[in-house]
Amino acid sequence: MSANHATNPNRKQQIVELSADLLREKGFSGFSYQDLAKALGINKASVHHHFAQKVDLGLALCDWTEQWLQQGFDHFDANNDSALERLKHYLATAARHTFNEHKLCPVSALSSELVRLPEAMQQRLAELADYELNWIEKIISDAQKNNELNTLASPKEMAQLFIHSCKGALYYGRLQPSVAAGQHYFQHNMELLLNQWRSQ
Amino acid sequence: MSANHATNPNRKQQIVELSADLLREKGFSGFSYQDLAKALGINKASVHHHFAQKVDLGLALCDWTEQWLQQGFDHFDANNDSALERLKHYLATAARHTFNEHKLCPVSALSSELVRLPEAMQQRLAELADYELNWIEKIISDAQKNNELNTLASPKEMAQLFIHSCKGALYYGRLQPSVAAGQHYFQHNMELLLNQWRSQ
DNA sequence: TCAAGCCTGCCTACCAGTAGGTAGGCTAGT
DNA sequence: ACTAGCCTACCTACTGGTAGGCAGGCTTGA
Repeated sequence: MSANHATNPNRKQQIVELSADLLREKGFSGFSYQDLAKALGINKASVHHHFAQKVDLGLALCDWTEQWLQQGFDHFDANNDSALERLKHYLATAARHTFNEHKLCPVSALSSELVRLPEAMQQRLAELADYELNWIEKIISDAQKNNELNTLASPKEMAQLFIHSCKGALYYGRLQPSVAAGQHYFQHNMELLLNQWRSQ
Repeated sequence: MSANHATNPNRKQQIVELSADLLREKGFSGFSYQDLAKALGINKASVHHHFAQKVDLGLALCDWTEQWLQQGFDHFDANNDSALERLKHYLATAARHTFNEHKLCPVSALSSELVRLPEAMQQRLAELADYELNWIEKIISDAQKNNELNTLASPKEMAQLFIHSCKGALYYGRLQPSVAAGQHYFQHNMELLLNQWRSQ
């Protein structure tokens, strides 16, 4: 077996996972097949063998993102925490992801270059955003039922406000002069929002 | 004077303004010197003559953005509207800009590709974000003084929440299946936020 | 008044590097 | 024998950027 012909049956998955990292670090147009090939020690054409066009890889990344979200949500739902605690877990994870791992949420990363994305990906992205929103909505609905949050607005409305604030705070937190400042900025802002929504 | 040597003393400004359009449509890495040259009917090297490196153009775009914000704010402040009305003017302009003209706010456009931006631009961008935030803060402070908004949080805190929600709602509005749906999504969400803040 | 020198705007022609993508062939395991 | 994985070698288009030159207006000094 010659060294440069070692096969790898998991290559496809490997490519997707590496792409997912790069997507969250630099955006979809921020990495190339060359980058992938170099990092994996294979040829650019070999990447094309697995994903003929970049849009194919992009759609695979959408699938990956859906699974990634699902796993995250399942994890938050697993412990029998209160709804509010689950929401806070979500926020803590987002903060860690952003400020410690220096990654964007894949949904945000794709949204930010929406107009430059192939049509098929735009479609999938809207579904992903909806998927995330629905989970938040469900949590907020639970929180209202348990009297953890007030009912000044519907769960759907509050979920939208929540996610806008969250993603916005992450963006603006990244602009802060230091990681610590960004983290504090984010935490403070989200606490503020939740405090306004707490049942008194 | 030969036809292909017609000079244009306003070229530099022209380049900046065209770039500003392209920035808001496709992001900073979404347009090239070639694009600019083609649109202006000049040579790529001529663009380099005015802005030797792209970072120079980028910094000029930051300056442009500051002026653009300033002019907008001055305009909102000019009429003697109430603070709340000025805030709503801001929102209406943002909505028009996003959903009718299909443009991003330049601050958002740059923020979304923060990590890929030259250091100098990141610095300037943080200043721009702060500049925008400060205007909102001032308006909210006025609104509180006039008893148009409640005082559950400080003007700065509310300004941050406001801008996160606004930019977030614009991003998610863009994902809606139609322009009209996006517009409605945005309006509905921002009304909701302001209603929660209204003095009763 | 007229010429020299300079500046601005613009040009052609080029560079190295990278983008996404393709054709065709080798190899190892089933 | 077939296929999955990977290769070399190539393509076109485009990226930001550079070298060097030309036209014409402005300024300055003889």
